[in-house]
Amino acid sequence: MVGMEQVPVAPEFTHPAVEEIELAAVLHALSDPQRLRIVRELAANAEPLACGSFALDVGKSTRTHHFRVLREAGLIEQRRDGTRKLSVLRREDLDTRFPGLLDAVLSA
Amino acid sequence: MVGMEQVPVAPEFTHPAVEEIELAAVLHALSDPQRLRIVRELAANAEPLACGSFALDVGKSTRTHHFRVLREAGLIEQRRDGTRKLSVLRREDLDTRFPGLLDAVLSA
DNA sequence: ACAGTAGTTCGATGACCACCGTACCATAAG
DNA sequence: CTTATGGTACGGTGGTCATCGAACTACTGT
Repeated sequence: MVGMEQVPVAPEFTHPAVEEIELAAVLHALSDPQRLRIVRELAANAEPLACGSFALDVGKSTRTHHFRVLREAGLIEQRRDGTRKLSVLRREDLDTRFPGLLDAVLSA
Repeated sequence: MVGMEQVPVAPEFTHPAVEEIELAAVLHALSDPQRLRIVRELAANAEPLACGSFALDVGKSTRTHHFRVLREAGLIEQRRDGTRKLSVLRREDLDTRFPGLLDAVLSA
């Protein structure tokens, strides 16, 4: 039974609303090499990825830290899946709020 | 006319070459409110502006600091003019290196 | 129940950063 | 030369940040 996990509310985590995403926070989040790598890898894979499936040069706790920064800046959305935590890039939200920004960063 | 500025003219200041401009440095430079204001104001005025002619909430030395960060990140070009120091946005260089990035940030 | 896996929390540390004030330097104007 | 202006250099301060390791939680599968 893996059925009834459909509670759409109960965000569980702090995800800023689209209109609350701040430019400075986004730029700061992207100005770190590890986080930039995460974002790039998420952009390359349309599927949600588990936090642990990234090639990062940092320990577990630091990894958690980076994912939180990305989430609170509004760059990614995180969702629990069993023992893992899946992340997806908030592409549309970002494109809505700051058109062209993500594309420019990704293609750089 | 962006031809030949590699000469003995005493660089005077550290201006990274176009291909040396780093994304992380640019993003970090832009992630500060005061610096973002400077960049926006420079983008609005095509003419070079003196460092002192900006409405910033910080003291002189801090101002100098921000302009150095922007210059070393490759965002602005600075030139002496008498007692003043004029700054211009390196629009073309930025557009060459990271197409669309500056526009996206400015229109945000 | 038990062990394994995935991620979090906590405290600490060293680095960096934004900011200030004062003193200093360089050019321009009287 | 002297003074005023515009900016830099220095030293310091408090705050934030990236990083770690160790202990902890939560879920899975046996």
